Amino acid sequence: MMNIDASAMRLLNRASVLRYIRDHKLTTRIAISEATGLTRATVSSLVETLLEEGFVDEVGYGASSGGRKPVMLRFNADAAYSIGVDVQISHMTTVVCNIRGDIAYKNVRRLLNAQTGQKIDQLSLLEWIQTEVKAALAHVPPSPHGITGIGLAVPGLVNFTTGFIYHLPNLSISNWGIREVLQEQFALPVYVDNDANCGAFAEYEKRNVPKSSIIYVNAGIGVGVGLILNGQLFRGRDGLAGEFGHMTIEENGVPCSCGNRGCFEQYASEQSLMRYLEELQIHVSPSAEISSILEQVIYESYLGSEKYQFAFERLGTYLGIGMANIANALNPDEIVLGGRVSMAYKFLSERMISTFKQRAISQNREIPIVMGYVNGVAIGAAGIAMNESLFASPVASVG
Amino acid sequence: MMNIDASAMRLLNRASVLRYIRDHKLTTRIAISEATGLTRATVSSLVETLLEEGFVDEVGYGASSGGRKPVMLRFNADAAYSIGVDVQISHMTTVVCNIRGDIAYKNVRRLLNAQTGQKIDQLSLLEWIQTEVKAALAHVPPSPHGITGIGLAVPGLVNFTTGFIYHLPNLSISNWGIREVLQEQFALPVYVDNDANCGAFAEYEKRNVPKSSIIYVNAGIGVGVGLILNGQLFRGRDGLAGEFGHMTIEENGVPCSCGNRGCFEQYASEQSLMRYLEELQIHVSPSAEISSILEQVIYESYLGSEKYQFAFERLGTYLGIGMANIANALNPDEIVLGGRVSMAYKFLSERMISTFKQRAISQNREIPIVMGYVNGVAIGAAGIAMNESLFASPVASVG
DNA sequence: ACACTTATGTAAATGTGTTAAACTATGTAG
DNA sequence: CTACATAGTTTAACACATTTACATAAGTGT
Repeated sequence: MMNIDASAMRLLNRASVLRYIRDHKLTTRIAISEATGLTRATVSSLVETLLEEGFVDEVGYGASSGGRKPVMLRFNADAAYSIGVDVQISHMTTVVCNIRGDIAYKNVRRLLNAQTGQKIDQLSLLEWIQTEVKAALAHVPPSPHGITGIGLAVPGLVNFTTGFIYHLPNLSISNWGIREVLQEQFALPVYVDNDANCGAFAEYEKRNVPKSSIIYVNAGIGVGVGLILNGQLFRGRDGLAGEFGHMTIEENGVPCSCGNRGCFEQYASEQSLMRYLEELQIHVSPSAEISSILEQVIYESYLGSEKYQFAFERLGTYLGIGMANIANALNPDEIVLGGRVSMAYKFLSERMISTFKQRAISQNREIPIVMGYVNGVAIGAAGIAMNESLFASPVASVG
Repeated sequence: MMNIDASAMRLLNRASVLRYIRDHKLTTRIAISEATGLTRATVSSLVETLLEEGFVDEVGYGASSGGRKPVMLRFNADAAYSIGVDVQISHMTTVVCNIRGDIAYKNVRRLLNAQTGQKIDQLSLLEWIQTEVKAALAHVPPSPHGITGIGLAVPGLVNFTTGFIYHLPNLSISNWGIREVLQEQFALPVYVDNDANCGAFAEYEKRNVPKSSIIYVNAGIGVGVGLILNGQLFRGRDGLAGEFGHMTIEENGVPCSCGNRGCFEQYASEQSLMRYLEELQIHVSPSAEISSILEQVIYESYLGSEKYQFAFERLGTYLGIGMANIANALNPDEIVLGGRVSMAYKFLSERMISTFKQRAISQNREIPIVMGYVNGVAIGAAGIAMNESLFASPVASVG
């Protein structure tokens, strides 16, 4: 509950103007004034500030409608960059993004030893993150504001405010204060968040519908969900919101590692795909590690193998059930399927959507279900860092 | 995306100060200044305004800690009143509340004909609402601001912004623009909202933890859920959020009127209690209408009848499953059980809470589950009207 | 008594958006 | 080509709110 003074007021109005320019390819001071309700004088003043800051460019004149030609204004998406790192079990993706989330540099590195199936340990992971960030920093294009921050997406439980990692189940890492280490080394603000949250943020930014609610279903080894509600990431009491993966969808169903039975995650994850394959008595090479079996099954499905496709249809059915539950619960504007499982979108989407329409209450049946952007999680991590550094409101609870 | 000018700024800071005073029994200008970050001069100025408006009183001097005695300030909860109407199938409750939600007047009227089981029709309902509101208006105590608005809680689908009722399934009412009628007749702002939302709002206001997240599970004939997320009612795309009642908890479970199978509502509502009684071969008088069977079973349970208690235990089990799902989904600060079913709290809470602890992921197991306040829905309806009329932010998205 | 501390009020300075008018650039009509 | 109308931009006076600095009030401790 912070107070507002004159400078906070100007920052808020400046943000209003900047948002408007960002959301319109080309615009004029007059248009901004009409849209925001600010007077033309104020808009001129704020635009001047933004021009000086480099966030906005004047790009020639527009067509006249019977008078002086307007000066066209354009958002300079390249005024600043941020780095996003998406750490997964099998690999990590590092990107450099501009303000709009366009990728200027990208690198993917494998973390899992494909032969031995050996996972990376905590120290080696830190070293790889440091190496990758260094490489990314070397590829940041010159810009007025340079690099504003580093966002780190991890598959597990994090306290976003403190940047402390509680637990990454699939990496066997717990209680890790990685933020301080990176922050000190790179002298940049570092933000650590759950991967599903990052994915959700990226989708929200791309769609760019103010105050909308977007659900990002990150289906991989497990299922995590990122929630954008009324245009804001909802993290819950302990930053734990979105654990829809442990929602019971079958009272006496398959036992789950969380102690419960019939969790969504046991029916709609990469792990559950393995179970379906077993149940269908489909043999998969036991030497290959989990993450590549999915890709193998996708490959087989592309070749037209019906029995593999059948496994994906089961997965799609359960994704549909879970998404219907989520839609009924939150009545969002859109649901996005992300994570490794979304690679099989082609083979599971039909069943997923038909089940969704069958299970959701009638008013929710038309909520669009789409596939997530490639590299969404890494882009979102960069976006969160950008957002916190550049657009974070001076006033708590002011969007 | 509205702009902020000087007067909006003052309103926001005024709201900050008022909230602080409201949330502390007795306080001083200095304490407000330190808590809000506003300078002492500004606080003095804002407090003066609030004194003039009657929202705050000076009540003598506090103890000195080595200097001038501070003037003690107290929130005047009786500076304004609002009316709340809770329309249920069987009865309606009308209350007059002060700003804090204390009841100054209350009246309950039966709507359902106990003999015939005949439900009330739309026109009669309107007439009753008008009669009840008139009676309430006559009982409003004198105050600086008088009556600020009327809140109407209904069991069904509403567009809060327009006040248009889409559908009240258990009253067989659809597409009803009741807001305009009442607004014109009483020349007061009228707000129409879903009953679960009103219940959630009342619980949030009573607990009064800023930015907290509270889930109100309204279990009656059906199950509706009201969501307070980060201190704000979350309504979703179409005002439909909170339909956890139609969350699948059993893939091939009991068919539901929504077209789905295994909906939560089919296992944790008053209706499902009837089914449990049947399954347990417990005979209940077929002439009595639904709403009184619940009360009858509660009565029998109080007498110590184990078989009736067993039915409640089943209900409790499923409430626990559903609440675990909700807790995992949203990681709230608290879960509240409201609605008619909560009358049986004594008989179902133990099983409900143990099931919850068993099903929720470990970090969510300690989330408190409590029983809702009596008359919570009506108080919440009044509270929403009060809030919209007095505290609604001049700037979109500012809490 | 005196110095110090705490609480509150007052007046000038500063910063912001608004309003209204002046200014600039451009197009259209005669 | 000139006069006029239109659209966009800038400037100056003004209103409002917060801050800063100082003054005042009223207690405590030595």
